[in-house]
Amino acid sequence: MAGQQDPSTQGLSGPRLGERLPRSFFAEDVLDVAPALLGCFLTVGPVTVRLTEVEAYAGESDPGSHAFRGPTPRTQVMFGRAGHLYVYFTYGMHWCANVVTGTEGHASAVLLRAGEVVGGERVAAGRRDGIPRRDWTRGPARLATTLGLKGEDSGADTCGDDGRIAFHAAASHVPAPLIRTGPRVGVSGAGGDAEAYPWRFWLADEPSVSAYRPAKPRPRRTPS
DNA sequence: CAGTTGATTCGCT
DNA sequence: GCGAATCAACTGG
Repeated sequence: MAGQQDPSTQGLSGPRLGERLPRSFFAEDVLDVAPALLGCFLTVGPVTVRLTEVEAYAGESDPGSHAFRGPTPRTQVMFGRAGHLYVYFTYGMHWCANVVTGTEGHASAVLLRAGEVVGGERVAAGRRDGIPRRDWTRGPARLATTLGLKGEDSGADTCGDDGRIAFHAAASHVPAPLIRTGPRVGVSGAGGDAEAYPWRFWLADEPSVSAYRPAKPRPRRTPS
């Protein structure tokens, strides 16, 4: 009873507020790591964001994951050590960033979907010239762009000594009721169980996260 | 405000 | 060759 029990540390031996996230933080189950990353900070060079939306990808057994069909040159980093970045290129023009979680060989990762710029605003603004601040980091590709992440950063160790890329724990405790969950976004044919489980996590009442709207196909009127 | 559509390169089959 | 863990512009209300 001497030790004050912090409810936020159930299941994860959490780092203290504001401390750098060690590799052990990422070496847990992806469904534990993903929500625990909300409110945490990611620094890449001069820019720092506070994470407000993430998505879990559960390795080789997850049909929605790039790792589903086994390791390839592109996805190899996912099969490696936790704490490294997996950055991929998509739709012919966008980069998106993940952080690898779990045990080596399991290939699970957390997609970083949205955040809020809290440092290096000058540099961020230069990268997102003419775009409303709210859209700087809303969506995985926008987030990666604002942070300056590209393919060359895939494989970077966020727990390394370099320190150019690093995660830090939230500045204050994130109340569990603020953590919302829902289906993943944009995962086509997400495959059976993956659709049944909410593997997307975000912070309620964050302007950087658009409210989840279930896709409602409107009866399209046929002109003919 | 919200729904639709074109853009454009890479990775894998 | 096809489809993609998306975005920004444009449409109509």
